[in-house]
Amino acid sequence: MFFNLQQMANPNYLSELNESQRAATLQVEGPVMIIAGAGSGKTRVLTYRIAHMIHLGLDAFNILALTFTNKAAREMKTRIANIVGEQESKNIWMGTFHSVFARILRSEAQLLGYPSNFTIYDTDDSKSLVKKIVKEFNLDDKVYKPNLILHRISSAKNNLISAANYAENTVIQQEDYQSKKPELGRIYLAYEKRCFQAGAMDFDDLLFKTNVLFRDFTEVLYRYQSKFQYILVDEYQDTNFSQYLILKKLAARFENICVVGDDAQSIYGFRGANIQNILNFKTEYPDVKVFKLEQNYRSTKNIVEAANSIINKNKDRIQKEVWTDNTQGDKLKIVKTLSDNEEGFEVANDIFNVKHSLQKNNQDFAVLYRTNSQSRAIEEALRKKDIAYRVYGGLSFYQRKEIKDLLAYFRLCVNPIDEEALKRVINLPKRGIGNTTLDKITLAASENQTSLWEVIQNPLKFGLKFPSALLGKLRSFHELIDTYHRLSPQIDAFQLASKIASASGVLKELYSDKTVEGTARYENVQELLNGIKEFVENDTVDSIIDLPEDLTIKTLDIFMRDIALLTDTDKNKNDTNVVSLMTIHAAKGLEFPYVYVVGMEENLFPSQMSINSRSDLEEERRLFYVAITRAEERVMLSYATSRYRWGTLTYCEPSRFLEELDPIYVQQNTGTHDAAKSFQSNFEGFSGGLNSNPNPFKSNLKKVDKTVLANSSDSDFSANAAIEVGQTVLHQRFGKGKVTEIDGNSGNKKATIQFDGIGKKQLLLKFAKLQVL
DNA sequence: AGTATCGTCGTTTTT
DNA sequence: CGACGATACT
Repeated sequence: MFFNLQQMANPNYLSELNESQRAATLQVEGPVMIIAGAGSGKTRVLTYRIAHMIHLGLDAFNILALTFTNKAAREMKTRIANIVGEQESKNIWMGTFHSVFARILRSEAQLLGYPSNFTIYDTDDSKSLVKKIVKEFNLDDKVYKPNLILHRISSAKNNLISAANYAENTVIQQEDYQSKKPELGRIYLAYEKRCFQAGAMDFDDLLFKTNVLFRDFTEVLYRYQSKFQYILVDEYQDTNFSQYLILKKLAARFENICVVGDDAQSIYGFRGANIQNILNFKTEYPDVKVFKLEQNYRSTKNIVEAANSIINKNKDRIQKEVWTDNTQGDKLKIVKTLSDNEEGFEVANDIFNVKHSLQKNNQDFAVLYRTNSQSRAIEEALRKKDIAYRVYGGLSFYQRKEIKDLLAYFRLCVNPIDEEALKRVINLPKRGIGNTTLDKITLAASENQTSLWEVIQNPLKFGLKFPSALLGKLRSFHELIDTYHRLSPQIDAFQLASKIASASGVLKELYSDKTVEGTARYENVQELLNGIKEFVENDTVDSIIDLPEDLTIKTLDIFMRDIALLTDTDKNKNDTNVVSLMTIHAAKGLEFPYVYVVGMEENLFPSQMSINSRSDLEEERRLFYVAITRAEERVMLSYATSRYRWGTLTYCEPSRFLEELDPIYVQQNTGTHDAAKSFQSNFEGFSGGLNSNPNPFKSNLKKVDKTVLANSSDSDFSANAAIEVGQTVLHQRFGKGKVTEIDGNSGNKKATIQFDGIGKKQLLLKFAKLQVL
């Protein structure tokens, strides 16, 4: 379009940036570090910077942009497409570290001895494999706990210590010996070998093997160095050593590397993220240009400054001063409750009140917590108030049993040597191939250094004397998988998936289960199949999965490539107007007008595991910083004095973080079951309650916040009681309207009003400021 | 081989 | 509390 060309010739987007944002955008060449405070327009800079590069005439094929989540990648891609057009933007390599390097590994897999359609083991697969190995080694699984072993292997991989290195390293041997786990090296070796034999990589392998690839095949490294002449990395503070080294190698030739991050928001240390990467970037590239984005466009002054008062308690940080031009806003409210259920009640109540008095949507609210298990009490309370919500994270769609079962079939058809997939489905639905049989097969496979699949193909060859009935069963299972395995390159993903679903008997079994859960499971499977259908039919422009350029038929193989890297958050859901419930980790990068942070208690937040080391505690504090800075308008922090944990009642102390907040930005409240109490009507709290509840913190209630008082002015309450259907009324925001309906009982009367030029609104008479005309 | 029941253990946070 | 594994029984 002509208009587009005009826009491209004269990019006006630069005028939408402030000075430091623009400077960072224009600095295209050389190493660049952008330290971006919370809400400072980081994504905007990244997007415009890439758009600008393309305007300058750089080839999109030479740009690599790495993000932290698939969602972030997708959003950025759309935004860039809006500026430079899709023709250009689609050629940019953009995605998470894991997805981008999985893609590269697939095309170079043969060099490492892997099939290009290798499976990606998720955490459950890895855990199950570790358990199996511990068992085979006859070790005590009380000592060799799968989670612990996995964590140990994971950190080894993230620090580029291979199984062989690990096993022969005397320092590590000492360490493991002292922690009474001398066999860890052997387990790691076995784990590594089994993954390889199953044609599988775990999450950490995707990065580890990329490093191996670049280390051992310099011509490959050279090729990708030449391709990715410009590299951009988002959320750099959350990268680990393995990722750091990949970047270092890739960027070595041109050194056009731009990292964006905020050391104050580094919250993935537990996963191996190394905050030193960002702290040391300057030393790494001495001629780096550093830009600081310090103006916050998201939150009120109270929120920004309260957050600053927290993060200033940390020692390890890059000096910067986040500030805002926004209004002062309301103080952060702290609410004390007696139990987790009451906490939920208070939160739901407050949401209800704000929603109706300020005419807000559900999607304006978020409830954030430290651990997923905390969502339950909140959910219950929201349900009682009839407030629509959605829990993010937790059990994702792809982690449900029925979905994993079917996916395991798909995995097996794509890659029959996938051991975890095979184990999962060989007796599902029941085929009379039980554990004893499987154990024998596993033993034979490991004795002969081959896959379970090989053994099943011809048990006799491996000396297994099974009764003929069993042989028949194995034979037909083998044939089932083999048929579809051979069919898989020829037909599209949906056709194949449907065939497998019915031929395997999975669909039938679920269909015959008429319980409520059974129907739900059946529907989930249908949803998965629909998703595959969509994948086949769509143009996949906005697909998360990058398709090979020379694609003629969308096979199941292609669909399965990145499925293990998808999380629930990446799935588009259509219920948009809902309150969001999620962990603080999951909330990173998001923003909401009203934010509730629940469970502000010692041993919960900060977590029990973190209070013994300064660096862990600092990470928790950064997490708290992230939580507060999600909010645009208001923050409510709550804690309970008792809560159920592991089914038993425990007593809790308020979190130290509450005390660390500078009291000028905070106001205390104790929870009561008073429906009128909310962000608006804080002032009720002043007259009541306080004396009876000794306050654990310095309170600063003398100053009365003007905004709060203004909002809670309720001079019109009595007038509203008289409102009737048919009357014409005036609302301060929506203007003139006609009352079409009234329902609810005296205290909670709700009026449906048709406003001129705005449409129908439902208002609670208790809160709406209406004037009868 | 499959199922029912009881005991165990654990909890951060996630690509 | 709830998931999972080991045990014992059909």
